Amino acid sequence: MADIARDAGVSVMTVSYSFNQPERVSPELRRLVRDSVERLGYAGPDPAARSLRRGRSDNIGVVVGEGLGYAFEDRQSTKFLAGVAEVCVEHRQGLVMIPGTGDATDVDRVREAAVDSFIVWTGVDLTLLDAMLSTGRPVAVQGWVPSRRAAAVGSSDGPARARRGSLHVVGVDDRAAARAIAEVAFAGASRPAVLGVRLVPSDEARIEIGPVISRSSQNVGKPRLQGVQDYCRQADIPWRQVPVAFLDNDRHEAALIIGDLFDRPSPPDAVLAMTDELALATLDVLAERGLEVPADVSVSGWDDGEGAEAAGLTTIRQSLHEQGSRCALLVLGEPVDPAPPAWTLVRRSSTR
Amino acid sequence: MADIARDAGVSVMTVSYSFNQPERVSPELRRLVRDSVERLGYAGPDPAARSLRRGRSDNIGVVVGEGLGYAFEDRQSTKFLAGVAEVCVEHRQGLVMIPGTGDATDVDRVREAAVDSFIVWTGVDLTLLDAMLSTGRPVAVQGWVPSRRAAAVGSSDGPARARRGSLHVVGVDDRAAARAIAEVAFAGASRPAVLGVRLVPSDEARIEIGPVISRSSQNVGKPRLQGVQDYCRQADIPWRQVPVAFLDNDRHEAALIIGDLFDRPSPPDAVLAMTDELALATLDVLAERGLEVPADVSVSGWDDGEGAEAAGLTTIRQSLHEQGSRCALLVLGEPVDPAPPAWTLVRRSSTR
DNA sequence: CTGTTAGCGCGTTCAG
DNA sequence: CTGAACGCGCTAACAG
Repeated sequence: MADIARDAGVSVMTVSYSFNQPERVSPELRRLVRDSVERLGYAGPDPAARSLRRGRSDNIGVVVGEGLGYAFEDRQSTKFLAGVAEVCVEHRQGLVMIPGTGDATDVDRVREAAVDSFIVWTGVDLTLLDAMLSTGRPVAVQGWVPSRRAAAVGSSDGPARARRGSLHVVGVDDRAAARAIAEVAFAGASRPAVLGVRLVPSDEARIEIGPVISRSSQNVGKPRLQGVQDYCRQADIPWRQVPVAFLDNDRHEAALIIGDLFDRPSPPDAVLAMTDELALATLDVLAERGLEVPADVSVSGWDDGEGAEAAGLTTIRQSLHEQGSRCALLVLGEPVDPAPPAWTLVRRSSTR
Repeated sequence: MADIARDAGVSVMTVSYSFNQPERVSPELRRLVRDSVERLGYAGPDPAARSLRRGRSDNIGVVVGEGLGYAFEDRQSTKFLAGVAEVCVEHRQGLVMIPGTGDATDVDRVREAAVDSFIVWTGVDLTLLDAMLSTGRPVAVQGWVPSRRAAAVGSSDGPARARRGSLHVVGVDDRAAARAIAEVAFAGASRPAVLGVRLVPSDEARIEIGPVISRSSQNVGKPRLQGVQDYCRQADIPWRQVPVAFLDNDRHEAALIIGDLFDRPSPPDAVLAMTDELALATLDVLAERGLEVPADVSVSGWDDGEGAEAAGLTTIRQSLHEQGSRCALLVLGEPVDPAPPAWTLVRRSSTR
């Protein structure tokens, strides 16, 4: 830029102004500057220097927990990202993808990202969240937060863990939604069952009967399980007898365990799955055994993702697009609709 | 960082080294530094200052021509991005999404992006490409380049347009692929037709008979049309009688024009579509009219995208994931397989 | 409307 | 192995 200034015979600031506040510079000088810029092939203010000086980068970082490949392949994920992207474009913000691989290098990537704020899409642990907050930048998390401890913003356990960034959590009221779908899925059922996703990779897929929810490591699942429990209590279904399976969210893998569930002495006559994938796995198992849906067994899913409509699945729909936009607005400090994001119970033919 | 140094009683450089080359600092000092870092809640070297000093940002920018929403919703696009992302993670590079909205602000966004290189996914015009190259950073374009002029790297039309970045183009041999699929799609046909995508929005969707390819504005389509023409020549099909329609890539919109095509005196008995979407539109039209595929009319698509398999569409498949990775490797200066990306002819039931 | 001054936070250099 | 000086390229704040 100094070169331009010299070449055009003006001060450096005049050049800077011609880029950033052209109206402050007289037309003649502006032309002079533009000519020099063209002649010397100057590509405009260096973004790094500008960020350093301005103290901001006009970039929003999106931390994706399960690897970038997943982020781009998964339907839910791309909807969320599209929502974020929309706001980014409107507010002239760049969008920086920050992959979470699950190992210790994640913290480095977060620290090294030249962004003004973070949006967390999925699967982030407490360490990583700490790393983000400790940069003093705003953070918005979709869905849920690893533990109650982290949710207590401002509370610090010693100066070492001073969290200076603001933390926003964006997500639907899972508990209420679970209560609502349980009401539909379990209507008229006498032997309901629940299918959850296991999150801790070291765990074995397993079936528990009437688990104590507070001890569950299922962060996403917890409020949902509570919602189901709420309904059971209200409908006089003894929770202690409800089998809950924690499975991999994979249609084929899950089908095996679900088969076990139906091999038990009193097979379920209603299955509430925490994901569409698990619900579809259930439908596979039932079709194979010649059981009618919903006559013999009613089934519900969650997400209203791909294939849910075709399978006639009763499910919960939430606008991830909206939540993406909301996260972006929050970290930008823009006002957002104070009401929590909406969910809808989509009733189809898989329930009575 | 100066604060840390003061607090720890060491020089600033000792702190810097503890972050970047810990082995250069004695263990005791390293501990001292770490303690101060913890105590003061220092979040590590500022990324902007680091980029400025180092002269690189360790970020790859991906320019997405059709808006970010599209980038995340479109299947092809997400595969490509996943390929880019894979390499980014391996090489500790950040991934910055740069949306192209089609207006003049695109150039600004490109100039303002703190990235070391650009990857262009789709729909970029010459101006934008110029903007990228003029930053002196490497650029990799998927598919094709707006014009021959731009492809001539290093050639400059005056200092004003000095292009200093290297330009890589990654794409399959469209012409060869087109020749191959024409052979299958047009086998035994006497009245073949071609469906292309119109790219210039101002154009009307239209049907031309045996168009002069060199005059076509269809950059993507050109090599493909040439490939079809190659086959026609070889199979003694008079190109001058082949109808070529340029349509919007939209199943419903396109169906109308395709209907027109079949209303002509001599309706096609083979349709080669440049996208699966257009092929599916053709199938819709044929189903409506009670025509058998492939008995009455054979149909081929392009991309092997969503729905192609279900529809039994003969089509061309290319690994966009691979091409994404390849683009990333190219801009990073890593060696790549010198053979051009592979394509496959997928034969299904829509052709004879 | 334009020029001057004074750093932004870091890493490279070179001398201890 | 450590420290001191310098400047990366730009812009906020002020003066003229």
